[in-house]
This record gives sequence, C-alpha cells and structure tokens, in this order.
Amino acid sequence: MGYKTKHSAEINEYVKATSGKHFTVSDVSEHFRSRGSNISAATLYRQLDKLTSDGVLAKYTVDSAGSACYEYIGADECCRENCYHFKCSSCGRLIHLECEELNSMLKHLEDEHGFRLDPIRTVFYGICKDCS
Amino acid sequence: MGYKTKHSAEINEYVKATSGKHFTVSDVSEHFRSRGSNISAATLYRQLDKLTSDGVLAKYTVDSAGSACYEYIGADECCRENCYHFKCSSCGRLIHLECEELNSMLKHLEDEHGFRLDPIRTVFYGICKDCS
DNA sequence: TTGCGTGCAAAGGTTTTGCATGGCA
DNA sequence: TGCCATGCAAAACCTTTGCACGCAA
Repeated sequence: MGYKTKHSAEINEYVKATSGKHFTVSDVSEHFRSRGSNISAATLYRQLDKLTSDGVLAKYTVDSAGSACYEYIGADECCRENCYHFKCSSCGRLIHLECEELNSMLKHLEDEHGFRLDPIRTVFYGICKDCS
Repeated sequence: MGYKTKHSAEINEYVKATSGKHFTVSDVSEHFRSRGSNISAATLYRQLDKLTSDGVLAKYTVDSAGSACYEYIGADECCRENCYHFKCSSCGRLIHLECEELNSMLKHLEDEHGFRLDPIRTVFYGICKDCS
C-alpha cells in the first residue's frame, strides 16, 4: 500500500486530527507552511487522492471552479453511513447533519429508482436556518 | 436587465432549445463554432451567468476541476420544483428524476432542520441502475 | 537494488478580468 | 450621448504530469 515516509505520516496525522471537519489542499498546505514544514502541492494531491482511494478520506466538490473538499472518514462509521453535507449558498457554511429520514430516502432511491446514492460525495445546496 | 444583442438573442434561443438537458460553456461554444458564428468564451460566461442570476438557467457543479453545468429552467415549472439531478460516478451519466418522496424529504429538511434545499443546484452522486 | 515518494517546473483546463472597441437605447 | 456588450489577451486558480533525485523496504 505504499511506503511510510515523513510526509505521509504527517499528513495522516493531520487528517485524523480534523475528524468531523472538512479541508482543502490549500488548508493542508497552509497548515504545514505555518510550521515551517513545506510540502509541495503535487505531493499533497497525490497523498490525499491515495487516502481517498483507500477509503480513509472522502472527496467532494463544493463549488465549481473552487477547490475540492476532503474529509476524514477512516474510523468514523457514523460519517460513512449517516452523515450528510449541506452547503449554505448564502453564508457559505458547510453543515454536517445526521437524519433518519434521509436514510430512508436513500433506501427508497435504491429500491425504487435503482440509484445508490453516495452520501460522501454528495453535497446538498440550499439556505440554512440562520440565513433564512 | 441589459441590452438585446445579436449574441444574447442567439444564446437565449439555444438555451431554450436545450430544455430538459444540461450543457457546459464548451457545448455552447462548439454549437456556435460549428455554424460559423463564433462567440468568445468571456461572452458566454457573462451571458450564462447573467441568465443564471435572472433565474432562467440553473448552474451546478458535476465534478471538481470539471466544467460547470447549466440547464434551462425558465419556463419549466416541473424542473423548478420536482426535478432532481443524479450523477453516476461510474458511467458519468447525468440523470433527471422526478420523485414524490424526495419532495417530502425537502419538506422535512425545511420543517425539522431549517434547511431549504435547492434542487437546482444540488447534484446527487452515486451509482445508477445500469452500473450496479 | 527496486520501486515508490518528492519537489520543481511546466502544462492543461476552466473561469475571471482589464481594456479598448462596437452596438443598443 | 451614455451605457452595456463584446473580443482579445492576459491573468488567476486548481489540478495533473514529466522528470530527476531521494528515500523506504
């Protein structure tokens, strides 16, 4: 599954520490830059995409022409099954939400329409409570 | 609301003709190029974004680092209220779907969670029937 | 030694912007 | 005339890729 290097270890540590939050490549880049340890963008993309393939991270799009969002899901079964992402078009916040009804909806979609929704890649757009 | 020019008229005509389908900036560009009438990318972006602001088009993201998708919704009440977009991660197809249960789900989200989902901007990712 | 990881720079693609010109009202 | 639309080129971003070198196993 690849070698263990200094950088891959640091990146692993970082993504685990962000559990429950999402981040972009530039967030990670900033993080390491601010501690004097620079990791090239190419390496970050390669490592994060590898972690995504391995199922450790989820990757999804929040905005066109914006950057991709990653999120740690490696040890968080909740986030694998019941966690949905809502993006407020007004304030820009990304909201995590668990919802039983949405779970049933997924089942309906699969049973009746043959579509297996991937909650990890899907971002629900709309207006949040505070902005309404 | 802006002037009526030759290009804006042509673009309006094009997007109306695509009703029910989605398209990208390069689709539009290709379309006009193939008829000998070139419209610059800048103009296309400006016109399509204007139409989006005016509520004539919907704009949504299908993939990070991919191009934005637009869709005509100006006169299609169905697509405003009951039409959802599903993107198959396997074959890449974009599927339009109407679903009563999803309508109820939207209501639940708004009533219980205070989140007003925007079906026009939201793309549901997953695996379609044929690819399962 | 073998092969993956890394950095750098370059390239690729989409979208935005500045500026001068041209067209609508 | 005044203001918006357009085209062109350049710039801004995000992301990927080629290549040489370094490091893990």
